[in-house]
Amino acid sequence: MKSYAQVVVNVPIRRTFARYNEPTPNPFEDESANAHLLGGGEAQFQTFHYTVPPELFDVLQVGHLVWVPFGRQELQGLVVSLDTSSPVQTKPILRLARPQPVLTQAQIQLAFWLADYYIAPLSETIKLFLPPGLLYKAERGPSVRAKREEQIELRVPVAEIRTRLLQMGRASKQVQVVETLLAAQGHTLAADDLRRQCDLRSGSTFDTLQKAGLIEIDGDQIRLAPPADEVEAYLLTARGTTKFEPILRALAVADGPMWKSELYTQVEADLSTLRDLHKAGLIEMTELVRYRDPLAGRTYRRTTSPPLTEQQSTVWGRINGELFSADAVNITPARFLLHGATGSGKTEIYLLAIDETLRRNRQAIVLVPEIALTPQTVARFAGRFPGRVSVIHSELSAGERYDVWQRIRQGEIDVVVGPRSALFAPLPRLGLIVIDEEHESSYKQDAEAWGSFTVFYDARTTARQLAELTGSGLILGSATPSLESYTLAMQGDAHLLEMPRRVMGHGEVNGVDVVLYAEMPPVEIVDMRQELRADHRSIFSRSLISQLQKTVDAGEQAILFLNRRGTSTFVICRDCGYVSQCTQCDVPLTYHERADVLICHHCNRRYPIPTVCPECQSKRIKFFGSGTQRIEEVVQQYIPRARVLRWDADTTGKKGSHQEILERFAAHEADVLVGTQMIAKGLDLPLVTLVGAISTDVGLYLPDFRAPERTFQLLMQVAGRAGRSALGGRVVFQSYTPEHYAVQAAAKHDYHAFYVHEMNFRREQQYPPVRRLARLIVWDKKLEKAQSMSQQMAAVLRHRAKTMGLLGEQVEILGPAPAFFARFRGYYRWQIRVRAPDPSAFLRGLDIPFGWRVDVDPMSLL
DNA sequence: GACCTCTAGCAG
DNA sequence: TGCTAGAGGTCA
Repeated sequence: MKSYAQVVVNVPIRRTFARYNEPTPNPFEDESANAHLLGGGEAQFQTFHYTVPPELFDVLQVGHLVWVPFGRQELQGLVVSLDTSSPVQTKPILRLARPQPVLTQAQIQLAFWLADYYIAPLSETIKLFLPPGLLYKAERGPSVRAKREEQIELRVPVAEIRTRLLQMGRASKQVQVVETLLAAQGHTLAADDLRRQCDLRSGSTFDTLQKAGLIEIDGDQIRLAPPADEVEAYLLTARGTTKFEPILRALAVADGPMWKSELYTQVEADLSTLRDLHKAGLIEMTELVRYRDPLAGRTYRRTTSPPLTEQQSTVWGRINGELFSADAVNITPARFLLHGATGSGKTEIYLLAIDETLRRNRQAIVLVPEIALTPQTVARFAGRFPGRVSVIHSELSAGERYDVWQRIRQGEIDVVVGPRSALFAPLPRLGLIVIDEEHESSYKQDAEAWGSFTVFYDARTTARQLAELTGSGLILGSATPSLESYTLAMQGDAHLLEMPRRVMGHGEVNGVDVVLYAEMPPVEIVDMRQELRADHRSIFSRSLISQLQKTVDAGEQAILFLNRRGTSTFVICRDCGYVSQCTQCDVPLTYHERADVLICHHCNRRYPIPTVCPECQSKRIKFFGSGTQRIEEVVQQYIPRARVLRWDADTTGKKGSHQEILERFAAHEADVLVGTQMIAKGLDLPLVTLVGAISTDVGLYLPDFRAPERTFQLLMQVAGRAGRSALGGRVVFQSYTPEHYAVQAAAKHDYHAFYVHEMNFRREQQYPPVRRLARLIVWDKKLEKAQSMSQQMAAVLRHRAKTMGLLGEQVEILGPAPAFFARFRGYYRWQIRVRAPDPSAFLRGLDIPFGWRVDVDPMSLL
C-alpha cells in the first residue's frame, strides 16, 4: 500500500559550516584525523515524508503539487515518490495545489539523476523544471498567474453593420427630422406633417438643418438636399456612432474573435465604447484565459522542405532508417552526431527529423546557443510547423515564461526552441531532442556565473539522459564537435554523420536543379615573428594591410577579428614564440601585477618573470594583450577612407544593438567590421571577402586545457565567414606560433587533424574526455577564509579518497589554488580539482558547506 | 521561513 | 546565577 509520499518542499536550502569548524583540521597536514568530518554517505535530498490522506488515495501521483504542513506553516511541495513505508513519523498531506501533476514521471527521474550526477540538492534540480512563480512561498497568492482578458467577436453580418449603426446613439430632433425625410416619398414632406411626426415645438431645428445644407425649404414643403448616401454619413456623426465603425470594421477583417488589447492596438477604442456595442448586441465579449505568447503578432512565411543535396539525402537516410523505420507509429531511440560544415544544411536535417517525429504524435525540443536565438532561427522552425512552435529565451517576462510552460504542459505546443534550459520544458510526449552547435560552451551552466545557481548541468549530458528516459532520438550538430561528443561517436556511442561540403545555393543546368557547393576559402598564416624581424612592428602584418586595401578598393567588405578573452596576460617570446608554462601542469603561466610574479593557476606554483627567453635567449620576451579600439584606430591610420564599425561588449551594451550593427554592416554602411568572438557566429554576409584574425595567440595560451579546442573552433568559424558568395574570399591568420596544431588545422579546415592531435594531448595529460574532472570552488570576501576553507576541503577530500582506498591512481585531488579570476565582485575564489573516472561517485554524499560550488565536468578550469 | 535550543559573554 | 544575543539546526 503506497500510503506515504516523499515530497520536495519549497524551502531554501541552507548548508552548514558546523562540521568544518570543529575541530579545525591542520590545513598543512592532509592526513590529520578527520574521519568525523565526512558526510554520512547518503545523498541529502531535502525531501520530507507525508501520509497520503484517504481522499487522495486514488488521486495522488508523482509530480503533483501539494500543500503540506511544515513546522508551524503551510508550504507547497512536489511529490517525487510514493512509498509503502516512511523512515519517520509523518503528517498528512493537506490537499492538492493543482488537480493535474505539474511534472512528468520522466522529468522527476531526470531531476533525481541531475541531483546525483551534479552533486546538487534534489530540491534545486526539481526547481529547474518549474517556471518562476509556480511554487508559492506561502498561502498568499501567486506571484505569477494566468492572465484573463476579454475576447471580442462580431455578432452581426458585415453587411448589416451600417444599418445597425444608423439605429444607435442619440436620436436628436435633427436626426429624427432627417430620418423621417429619408423614409418619405421623394425625400419630401410638408413642414406641418414633419413637425407633427417629429414632435417639434419650434422652427429652430429646421433653421439649423437648412444652414448645414441638409434640407431645402420650398414654401411649406421640406426636402432633403444631399443624396441618400451622404445623408447616412451625417446621421452617423449626429448620432455619435462614427467611433463604432472602425472597431466593427477591424473585427470584420479579423473574421473571428480578437483579444481586447489586440483590438486596442489596431483602432481607437475603450471599454465603455465596447460595452455600448455589447449592449446594442453588435459584439460578443467573453472573458478567457489569455496565454502570453512570445511569438504573438508575428506571422511566419510557411515553408516546405527544399530539394535535398546529395550529402543531406545520405545523412537523412541514416537518421530516418535508425529512428523511424520500425513502423509508422513508434520511434526507435538512437543518438547521432551530425558533423556538418557551416552552411552544409544541418538545419534542414533537424526539420525533417522533427517533421517525422510530429507525424508519430511525438514532440521535439531544439536547443540553440543563446546568441543564435535570433528571429531568423525562430522563423525557420515556426515557418515549417505553423502554430506548433514556441520559443523560450532570456528576455521573456516571468508571465510569458509561465504561460509558455503552461501551454507546453497542456500539450498545446509540439516544438520548443530555446537555450539549454529549454531541456526542462514539460512536453508530455517527447520524441526528439536536437542540439545545434553542440560545441558551444553556453550549454554548460557556468559555475562562475554571478547569482544563486546550484546546479551546474551540461545540456548535452542531460539531454542524453532525458532521451534515454523518454525513448527519444537525440541529434547533436556542429561544424566543430566538442572532443567529448566526437569521441563518443568514434566509440560507437552515437552514429557519426558527415556533411563536409557547404552549399552556396541551388542553380539550374539544362532545366535540372543542381546544388552549387562553395569551396572553403584559402587561409594564409602570417608569421608575426618574421614581421618583427623585418622591423614591421604594427599589429597588422604587411600582407593583411595590402589585402585590406584591395578589399576596400574593390567595394567589398572585411571582418577583423580579435580573440580577446578576459585580462589574459601571458608571457610570449616575440622571436621564437616560446610561452612560459608551468613545469608541473604544462599550462601557460599568468602574470600577476601586484606580486610581480608568474603563477600557475592549476597548482599555485610561482615562477620569476623571465628576462631572457630560455629557448632562444632573446630579450624580446614580454606580456601580450591588445584591444578592439586600438585595431579600429590602426585601420583608420592605414586606410583613412575606410568606414569602420566596432562590435564588442562596449558598443553593444543595450538590447537590439547587435542586430542594429549587423544590419548597418549588411547594408554596406561600413567597409570594415572589427570585433571580438561575437562576430564569429552565424553571420551570412555575401559582400565579405576578407577575414583577418589579428592574433591567433590570445586565447590559445590561457591556462585552461580547452584553450586549443576553443581557439580551433573559433578560427574555423572565423574562416567560414569569408567567401560565402560567388565573390569568393580570403582569410588571414596572424600568429606568433603559426606551427601550433590548432592554427594549422583551422587554416586547412581540417577537423580530423585537429581532433587526432588534441586527443594525444588529452591522453598525455589525462584530461577529459580521457579522464573526468570535477571542480570545487569557494567564494568568500576574506582571502584568508577562502584560502583556509579550501585547504580544509582539500584535506577532507584527500582523507575521503584515502579511506575509500582510491587516493592516487583512481582519484587525484589537485590544489587548492586561486581561480584564474582570483577575485570577482569582491569575492576571493579558490578551487580544488578532482580527477577521477567518475567524480560524481566519489563526491556523492559529501557534506558540501555553504559558500561552495561543485562543478562536475567543468567547461573551463579558469 | 519561522521556530526552538544551545552557548558565549557578561553583570551582579 | 540569570539574562540576552546570535548562531545553528529542524521542520516529515
